[in-house]
Amino acid sequence: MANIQEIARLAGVSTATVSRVINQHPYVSDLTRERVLKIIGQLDYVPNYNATSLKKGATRSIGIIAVDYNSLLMSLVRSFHTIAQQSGFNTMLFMTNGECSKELVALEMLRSRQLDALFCLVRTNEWNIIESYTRYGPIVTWQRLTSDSIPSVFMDQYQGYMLSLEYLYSKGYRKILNVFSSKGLNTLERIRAYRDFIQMHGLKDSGFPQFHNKMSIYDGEEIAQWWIKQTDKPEAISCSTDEVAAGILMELQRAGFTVPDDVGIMGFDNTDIAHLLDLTTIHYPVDKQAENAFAVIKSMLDQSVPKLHSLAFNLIERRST
Amino acid sequence: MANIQEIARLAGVSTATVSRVINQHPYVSDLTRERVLKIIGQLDYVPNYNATSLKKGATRSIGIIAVDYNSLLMSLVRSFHTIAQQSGFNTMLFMTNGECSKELVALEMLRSRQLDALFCLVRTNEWNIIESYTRYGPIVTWQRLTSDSIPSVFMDQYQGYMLSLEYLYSKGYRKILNVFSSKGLNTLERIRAYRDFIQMHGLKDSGFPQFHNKMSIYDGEEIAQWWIKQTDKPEAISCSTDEVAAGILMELQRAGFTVPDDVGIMGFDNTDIAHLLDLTTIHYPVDKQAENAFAVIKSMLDQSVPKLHSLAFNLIERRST
DNA sequence: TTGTATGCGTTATCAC
DNA sequence: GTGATAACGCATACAA
Repeated sequence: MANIQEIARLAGVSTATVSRVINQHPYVSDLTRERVLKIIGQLDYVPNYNATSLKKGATRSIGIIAVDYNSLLMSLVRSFHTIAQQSGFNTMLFMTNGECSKELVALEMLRSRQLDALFCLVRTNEWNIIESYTRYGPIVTWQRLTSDSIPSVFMDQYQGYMLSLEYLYSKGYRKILNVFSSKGLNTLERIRAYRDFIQMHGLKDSGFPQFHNKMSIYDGEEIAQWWIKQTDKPEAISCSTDEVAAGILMELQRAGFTVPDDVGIMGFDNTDIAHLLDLTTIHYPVDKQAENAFAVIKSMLDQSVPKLHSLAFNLIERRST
Repeated sequence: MANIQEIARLAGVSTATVSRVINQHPYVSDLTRERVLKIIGQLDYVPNYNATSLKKGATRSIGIIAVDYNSLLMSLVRSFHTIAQQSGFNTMLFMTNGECSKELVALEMLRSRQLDALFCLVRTNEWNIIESYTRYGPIVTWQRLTSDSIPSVFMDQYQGYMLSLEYLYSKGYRKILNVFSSKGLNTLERIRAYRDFIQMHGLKDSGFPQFHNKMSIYDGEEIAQWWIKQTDKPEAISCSTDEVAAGILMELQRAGFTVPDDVGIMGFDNTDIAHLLDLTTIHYPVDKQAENAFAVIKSMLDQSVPKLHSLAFNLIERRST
């Protein structure tokens, strides 16, 4: 494979000049530039990126960490990739599948300078582990987290969940079942929203069990089975994700129930499946969150001040409520 | 950041010895090894991977190219990642979203030695473009392709589609509508399977229009609308993907029709959504395909002979037929 | 506007 | 067993 020296030799210039041409430096005469570019073209030469990275001390690539995929996360990934690309950064996606070791692969790549930064959508390892890697480069998360070494671009789920609950209330639902996802600060905020909600409207607590750690279609199916067995049934179910809502809806329909006549169902995230099944849900601007994440990383990389979007939730009314 | 020289200095040895320790070479006395490892630990030292890659002329990382995500592709990605990791290779995922430029990012990374090889699940650029990059490293695809520079781990869709059609026939369906996906060799094989199928059973061609390039939920919804309008309706619909089948099913149910009483629907791929909606579908071993892909790449990288799995289709009967 | 020389952090080939 | 030292391919400070 051709290298910069060969180009220099063939073009009858020094490697420094070739390098200048490649990096679009000023102060190269048009004539020599032409000549160098011609040889580069002829030899199909590309700079060895490993050498460049070594020399520059940066790779201009950013890792994105997720546990698994779903349409919401993929929108985030897509937006982040696009905005990063515009600033000349590549992204690489790490799907940890919930395995700590897979997440550590990404973390270690940051440590060994293969990555300049990390955007951690959903973590697997404990925060203190991840935090210990911030000394090797910027790490920004999408999850709710209060840390001074790991900035977060989360959106306050309290507001979003309250929006959902208030809407259900306005439609006349009173006995509401909450389905929460993984135990994190987001969930705590949603719980707080529910507490405030029943207090504000002078409702008494439903006495329904707490569903936690439910986020998949399969979880939804289980919850539907629970619902079917109850004598004192919830009038509406406010779900952690559209997937859970989808699972509930389909399982209930299979069992002969009708939505929203028998029970109202609210999704969350406004993903494709919510559209497919006509689920009322909560939309929020993940694209802006992705852009904010990149802005924060960029600013940490070149110690500037980030310019951020402000963010808001939105209710999408469909036919499940 | 600490480098190998600093470690050498502090341990009172040469960089060569440190390198030997790091790379687990034999012929290092236990005593010096201890001493070096201790300093490495103290300074939290990691080799700069860019330097290693530069020196070795390889990065031990492989790119995976996909257009978008769905559960089928993600199973492939997951399996490939896992098997690659076991051999000490990292993977990076490129979601092209159908944009040629995004795919070129991956291709160019191969060219500039950031990647040792590529696993192209679904291409975006023309094959001849992709083919021109094979001189920079192994490229293996999951799509059906006959090329001597790009090996493929596809499965013969003729068999799979025939399995679907024969099953429908056995259930008594005769007037079958085909929904095909993007115009590729896979689709051609499915078309061929259908031709052979009607001929084998002495059926006459349905005269239904050809649906091509249909692969999403939304496409399915459109097809459902078409179905509703027909007077001479297909008795069954054999779909290109589970997503299409899902779109059709839900749209028909919204319009008051019943599946499988009014029409039978077959999915393809056996993804999560097929489970969710109880779709009869065709399963096939993507995990084995991923392992084959890696085996081929590995063998091209160290010019050995790959050991491959043999592969077969499987029908999953559910309630949509 | 161009060239020389040096260093980025490793690995590997010698020699000892 | 261990240590010099020469690459790997590029970018840049300094000279000219």
